[in-house]
Amino acid sequence: MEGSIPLTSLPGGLDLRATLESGQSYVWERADGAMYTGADDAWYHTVHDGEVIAVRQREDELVWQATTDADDRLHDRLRLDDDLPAIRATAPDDDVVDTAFDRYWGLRVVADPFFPTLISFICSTQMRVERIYQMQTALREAYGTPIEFRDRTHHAFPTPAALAAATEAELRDLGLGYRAPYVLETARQVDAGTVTRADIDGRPYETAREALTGYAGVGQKVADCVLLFSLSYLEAIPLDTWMQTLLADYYPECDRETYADTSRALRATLGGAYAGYVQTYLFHHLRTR
DNA sequence: TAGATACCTTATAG
DNA sequence: ACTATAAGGTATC
Repeated sequence: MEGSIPLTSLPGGLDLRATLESGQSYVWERADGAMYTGADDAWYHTVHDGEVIAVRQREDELVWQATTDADDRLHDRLRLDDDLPAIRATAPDDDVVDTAFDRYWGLRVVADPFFPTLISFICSTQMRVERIYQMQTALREAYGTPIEFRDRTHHAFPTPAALAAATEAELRDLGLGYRAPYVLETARQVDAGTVTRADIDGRPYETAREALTGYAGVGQKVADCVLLFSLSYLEAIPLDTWMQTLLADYYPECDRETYADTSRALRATLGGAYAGYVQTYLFHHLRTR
């Protein structure tokens, strides 16, 4: 099937490229492989619940081709119903925030599937964005179910059971390094139901963050990434090295002794309920300037 | 509880 | 060519 979604009526429109190449999502693959260097209207594809979805932005429409009707899925996954002007209105009106929003206006926080997001951010520690993509691609090709679509083989992200059946040596061979045992253990925890979505979803933000740290290789920062980019906790602000730089340069008064306290202070400064949205714009802006 | 350190691997700077 | 350093941190002591 194929179709298109008009973007003119969306509050704030869409910048698909900024959305998918800002280091928040590792489940979409750019078809031409030209991340950061190619054109703005590339095709991106993913496998979602066994269905292949390909999307491309053409001026004021989002064009898609898929093995199923992808309209609703794209609205959900790309948060097309978020009111960007309303979200921006909650952010501080200062130079760095204004510049970030102006530069990538139309960037939307994604709502990626849980397990791939969990694994990709366990892999993200001490790693550059470009290499995180490589690791996820390697995992998909090694353990994911292949699906043919339009003369191309796509790979679903591995199921928890499939990853749990891997060996640490295999994962190290894919370049995961010290993350290999974390990925393996977390896959086993998910597969066995040791920590479940019920322990996380719907809980208050900081409770959910604490629950996520029950997975191997998941500390507070990675937990915040999963909450923000998969579980729609839009107030979550992953405090990484870029946010530490931001803190020092622009909001030194928010610096505290612990992660939790700094998080609360910066969250308040960035506007509260949508602080994670603001963080995503800031992260992409800081990392690409 | 706070602080220090090891950890895989790769790319980049010097 | 080589070495040091850093990359969206976490676990452990």
